[in-house]
This record gives sequence, C-alpha cells and structure tokens, in this order.
Amino acid sequence: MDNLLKYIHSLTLFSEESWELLQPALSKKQYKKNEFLLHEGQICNSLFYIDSGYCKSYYEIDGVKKNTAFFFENDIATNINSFGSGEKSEFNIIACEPLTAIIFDKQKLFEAAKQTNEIEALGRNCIRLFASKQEEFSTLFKLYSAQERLNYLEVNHPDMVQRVSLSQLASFLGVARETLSRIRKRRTAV
Amino acid sequence: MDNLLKYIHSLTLFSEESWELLQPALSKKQYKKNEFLLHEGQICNSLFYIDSGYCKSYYEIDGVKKNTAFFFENDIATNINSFGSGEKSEFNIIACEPLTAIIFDKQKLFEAAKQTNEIEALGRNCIRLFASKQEEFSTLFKLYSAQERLNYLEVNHPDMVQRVSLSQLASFLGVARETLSRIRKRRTAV
DNA sequence: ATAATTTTGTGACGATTGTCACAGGATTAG
DNA sequence: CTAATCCTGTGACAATCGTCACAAAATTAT
Repeated sequence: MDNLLKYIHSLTLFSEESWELLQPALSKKQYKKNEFLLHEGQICNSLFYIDSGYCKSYYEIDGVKKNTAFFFENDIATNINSFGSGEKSEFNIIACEPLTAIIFDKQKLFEAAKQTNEIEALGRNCIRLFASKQEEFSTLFKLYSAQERLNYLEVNHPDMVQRVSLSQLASFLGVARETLSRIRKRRTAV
Repeated sequence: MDNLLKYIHSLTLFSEESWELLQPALSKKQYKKNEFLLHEGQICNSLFYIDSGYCKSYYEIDGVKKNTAFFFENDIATNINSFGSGEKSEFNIIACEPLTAIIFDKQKLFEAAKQTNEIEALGRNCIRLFASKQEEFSTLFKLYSAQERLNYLEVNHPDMVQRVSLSQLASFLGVARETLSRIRKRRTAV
C-alpha cells in the first residue's frame, strides 16, 4: 500500500485518520496477463489503482479490438461513465502484464467519503485527473497527424512507447499497424 | 437560473437550502459573439454553465485554429486541467453566438461545498460528466474513420451538426474542410 | 439594397493511409 | 531445444485525405 499512500499524498492533504477510514474501501488484487479487470457488459463499481504492471482498455467491434487507453503504475483505471452512471461498460480493461491493483470499491468509498472531507476530496481529485488525461489524448487527434501523435507520445509518454508493442500502440493511435511501422521508419531515417 | 436548477436536479439530490448556499458562488454573464470565456494563458477558475447560446474551445497552433470541443445549452464548459491544477490554460473558449453563462467561481464553490455534502456531490458529478464526455469524443477517433465520425455525430449529436458550420465542424473532426464537404457529398449521394 | 466578408463546393494532384499478402524475427509454450 | 505462435517489416495497389486554387453561395455589415 506504500505506493498508493504516496500517490494520495501527491494529490491532496490526507491525515492518518483518513487513511484508516479509507481502508475498508480498499482491496489488493493480483491479475495474470490477459486477465480482465473489467469486462464489457459489466457495471464498473471500482477504481483500479495500478500498483505494478499495466493494463489497457479496448473496444471489440466486429471482432476487431481497438485500444482506447493504457494505464501504468500510479494511474487510476476505470470506466468513468459506468462508474458514475451505473450503466454497463461498453469496453474491456485487461492486464497486459502480470498486474497488481488496489481496488477502490465504489459503495464503500462513498461511505468513507461521508465521514471525512479528505476522502471526498481524494475522490474528486482522482476523477479530475482522469478527466485531464482523457482531455489530453482527445486533443491529440484534433491537433496532430499520426506522425506528430507518435512524436508527442515519445516526448511526453516515453514509457508508453517503450512498453507497448507496435501493434497495440498503432490501435491506440488510430492507425494501421503497417502505417505506424512506416511512420517510425520515416522518422528514424531523418 | 431556472435552467440551472433543473440541470442540477437532473444530476443529484439538491435541497432548497443547498441552492441558497450555492448562490454566492454563482454569477450570470452575457457574452457577445466571439467574446472569450477563457483566454489562452489565463488560469481557469470557473465552471461555465451554458444557459443559452453555444461556445467552443480551440487551440491556436502556428496561427491555425483547431477546435477541440463545443458546449451547448446545459453543458458545463471549462478547462478541467487548469481548473484543477491551477496551471495556465493552453486553449481558448469563445462564444460562437450571443451566449448567457452562469459562472461557478472555484473558490466560492469550494467554500460552499464545505458546508453541505450536496454541493460537494454536485461538483463531483459535474466533473464526472465532463470526463465522460471527453472519453466519448476521445474514443471516436480510435474507433471510427472520418466518415463514421460524422455519422456518429449526426446520430448522437444532431444539434451539433445542425448548429456548427462545416468549416468549424471539420476542425473538430480532425479533417480538412474540403474533406468534410466531400464526405457529406458521398453520404447524401448514397 | 448593396457591398464586403465569410462559407462552401469542386477540380487537380501529390502525400498519406488502409488493406492484402507474405516472409523473417522474436517470443512463448511444451 | 524445438515447435508453435505472435510480432514486425515490406511490397503493391487502391482509397482517402491535405493542399492549393478559384468560383459560387450565403451571411453580415453598412
């Protein structure tokens, strides 16, 4: 739980008492590679703090998998829409490596948040960070070409480019695997 | 303020007392067409509830304006990253029509939220909705081609397609104006 | 009402991308 | 270690898209 506590302190003021009150809402879980954190059709009642390993979210449309996000250590993974509205998830979240997550249970988190303002603020900050991240990647597509998007990732998220395979990254960047391979070739040639 | 109150009630439980407590954080403002709600370089200390009219967010890169979002009646417009972190905004929000907004002041909203859980829940819900919307549009680019994206907007956001001019919409969809014109031609021909 | 400005449509052409196909390299399982 | 599987690179070709240019249409200002 050390990483999580550091993460929380980086976000907001958090007393030891709040930390104690938060405990009932938390549970640690190990996932094998290719194990689902969230399955299409499920309702998402959790925030997944990624302690080690990484996972991705993807839609499956006509049998084709399309990656929409990657979540690494110190990220919160969730389906924010399903989590908030109680609707079924339209996408999957799956471990790409052996993964350890600390799971925030929605119901228990809300109960804990009633008891102290700090937990409430934590929840709000997590959602806000999540929204910022979505905004960042959403913007990428409107501002930049495929080549510039790769460039952006290499500068701003080098870990992603290093850890995620080309095929998987291509899907996230919204281009064909072959295209990304050629973009990379063009770039390194320059 | 009628519209806002309805909007709030659609989101969360809200007593008359909370409504009273919220008032100091609210102010109504009229914007002319092409007036800025938020300017690049400013820190965003507001949530803008759009009462009437609509606005857009856009980046200006090398003199070229790129639209990243449109906000219509009953939407909340803001720079969620700047609002949360206090960093300067990298983009603008500008009225596309004469516009009436009800502005939530960050500082006063936080003070009000300390007094009642309902206001706190309202703030959280606004941010969550905002995150959902970002996620929705972010996903569009990873799942669909330009033509399919237009299709999606026509089905799921017909108001946007109707009210926003082709050139402006093209920028939002990440394609050239000419391309969108041709896509539309192709589609109506079928 | 008229002029000025903005928006849209379209042709031409080169650049980029998607798709199919296949081969070589890397990784994983047994 | 060997076989099977997955991942990556590349050629060919068609489809799509961006850019430039200009004219027509629509909107706005005077």
